[in-house]
Amino acid sequence: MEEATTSQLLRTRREKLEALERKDIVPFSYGFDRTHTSAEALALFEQEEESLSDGQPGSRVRIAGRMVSFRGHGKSSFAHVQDGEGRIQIYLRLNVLGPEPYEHLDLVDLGDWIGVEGTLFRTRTGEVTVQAETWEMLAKSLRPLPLAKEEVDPETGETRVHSGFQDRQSRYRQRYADLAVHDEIRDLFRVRARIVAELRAFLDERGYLEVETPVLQPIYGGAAARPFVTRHNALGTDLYLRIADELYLKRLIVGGLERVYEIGKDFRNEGIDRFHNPEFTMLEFYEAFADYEDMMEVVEALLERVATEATGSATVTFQGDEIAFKPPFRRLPFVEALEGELGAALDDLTDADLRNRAESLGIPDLKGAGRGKLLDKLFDALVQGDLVQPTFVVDYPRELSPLAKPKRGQPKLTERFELFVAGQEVANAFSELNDPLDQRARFEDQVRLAGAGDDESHPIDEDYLQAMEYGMPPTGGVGIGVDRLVMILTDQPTIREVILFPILRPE
RNA sequence: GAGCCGGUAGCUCAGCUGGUAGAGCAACGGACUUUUAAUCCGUAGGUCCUGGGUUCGAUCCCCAGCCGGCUCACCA
Repeated sequence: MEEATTSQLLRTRREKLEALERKDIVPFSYGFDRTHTSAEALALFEQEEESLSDGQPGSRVRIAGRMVSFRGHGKSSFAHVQDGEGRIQIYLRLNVLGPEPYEHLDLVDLGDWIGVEGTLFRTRTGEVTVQAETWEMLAKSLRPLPLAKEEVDPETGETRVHSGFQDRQSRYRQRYADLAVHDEIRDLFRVRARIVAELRAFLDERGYLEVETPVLQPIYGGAAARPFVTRHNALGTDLYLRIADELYLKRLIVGGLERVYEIGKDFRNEGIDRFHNPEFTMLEFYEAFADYEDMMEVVEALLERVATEATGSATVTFQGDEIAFKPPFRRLPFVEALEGELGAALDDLTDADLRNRAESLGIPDLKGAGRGKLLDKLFDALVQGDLVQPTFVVDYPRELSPLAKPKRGQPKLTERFELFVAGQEVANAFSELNDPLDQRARFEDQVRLAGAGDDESHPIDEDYLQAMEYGMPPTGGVGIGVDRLVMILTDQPTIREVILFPILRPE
C-alpha cells in the first residue's frame, strides 16, 4: 500500500506534509484547547449579537475540526470546519493572520484537522463566522476524502449533489470515510445509540440487572441456527460463538437474579441478506414470576417508549409503511393464522398434506423437515409478510419451541409469541420451560431431529438441565433483534446500513 | 447457492456490438481582502477489476475468476 500510493493526489499531499515539516509546523499535533464546538459558537453569537454595536466583534472562540470546504480569494479566504456537532465558517485574512500564517494556508487540504482562534461576526451574506486570528494544523490528511459538494437550489429548495460517496461497498469498507463525509450517517448511528440507551434505561428502571454471559461456549443453544466454531489452544477444545444468550440468562434466574438482561452480539453461521448479518446485536431479558402475557405488555411498553424517544413519535414510517407502536398490539394465534391461509384445520391435515402444500408453494429444502418445520415454513410463506403493523403471533406448535412451556389447556401448543413488524420477526418470547424433565424430553426430541438431518436443532445441554433441576421459577423471557429494530425505527432498507462495519468478503 | 445487473480519474458518472478514454466536482499553477456550488484563465491526472482468448487492433466481443448490488433461496 505504502509504495502503491503514487497517484498525483497522494503525492501532492505528501509534498505538503514535507513542506510543513521544513517550516517547523507540526503536522500531527498533540491537542488543542477548544473553547466551543461549532454549535456552541453559533449559538453564542446569536445570543450576544443584539448587544453588539455595529462592527464590534463577538466573543473570542477556539474551534477545531476537519476542514471540509475552502474558497480562496487571494488575500482572504473562507473555509468551513466540521466538528462533531456541525459546521462553522471561518474567515481568514492576510492582514489579520499575518503574511506567513496566511501563506501556509497553501499547505492545508480539505480533510485536514485544524484549530482556529478568532472572534465571531456575521458576514454580509448573513453567516455567523469566525474571523481567524491564528490557526494551527492538528492533523494533516494524506488522502483526499470523497467530500460531496452540495448546492441548494434557491427556487426549488432541492439539494443537488455534485459528487459524493455512493458506492455501498466502498462506504461499508471505508466506514470512516462514509462517516466523515455524510452528516446523515453520523446522525443515524447517534440514533442507534439512543435506541440502545433507551432499551437499557427502560429495563434498568424496571429493576432488570444488566449482566454479561459467555460469548465463547462449550455447547451452543437457545436458538435454531448453525454456530461458528473456534478453537481454544490451551484447553485443547473447540468452542462455539454463541447463537443466543438464553440458556445462560436462565441459569441466572435459577440463581435468584430475578430480572436480568443482556445486550450483546450473537453469531449465526448463515447467509447474508438485507435482514441478516452473521454477527448481530440481540437484547434478551428474563423476568421471574412472569408469563408470556406479561412479557407482551412489557414489549409493548418498551417499543412504544423507544420509538417515541428515538424518533419523536410512536408512529414511524418504514419503507413507505406507517407503523404505529401503540399498545395493545394485535394478537394472532399461530394456528388460527395458518388455518385461515390453508383453509383447513391443522388437525385434519397429515404431515404429507402439509408437505404437499409446501411443495406446491415452491418451498424448497423440505428434506428431513418434521411437522414443526413444515408448519413454520408454511407460516413464513403464507402469513409473515402480511404482518406490517406490530403483531404478536402467539401459541406456537410445541415442535417449534423446545424451550417454551406448554400452553395451559392446549399441550400441543406452547406459550410463545413472536412479534412481527413490517413483515419481519423483531422479537421472540415465551413462558420459559422450567420443568427439567419436560426440558430433557424436548432436548431428546431435538436430538432425534438432528439425526433426521436437521442441522439447526439443539444439542443436549446437561449443565443447563442440572441448573433447572435446582429449581427455576416461572419466568417470562424475550429476545429482540436490535439491528432490525433500528432498521425499522430509522427507515433503513438493509441491516448493513445500521451496522457500522457489516460483514463483507475480505478484499 | 441461483438468476439478473455492475466494477472506467480521489468521488459521481458518460463512452456508438471494436480504432488504446471524456465531463462535473476534487487536485495543481495564476488573478481576486465578506465568499458560500465563489468566479475567471491555464495545467495535470487512468493497471478502463484480474487472467486468458478472438482480432491488424479490445474499456467494448468471448471464456474463466475476483469483488459488489438487487431478487430469490437459506436464516424457528
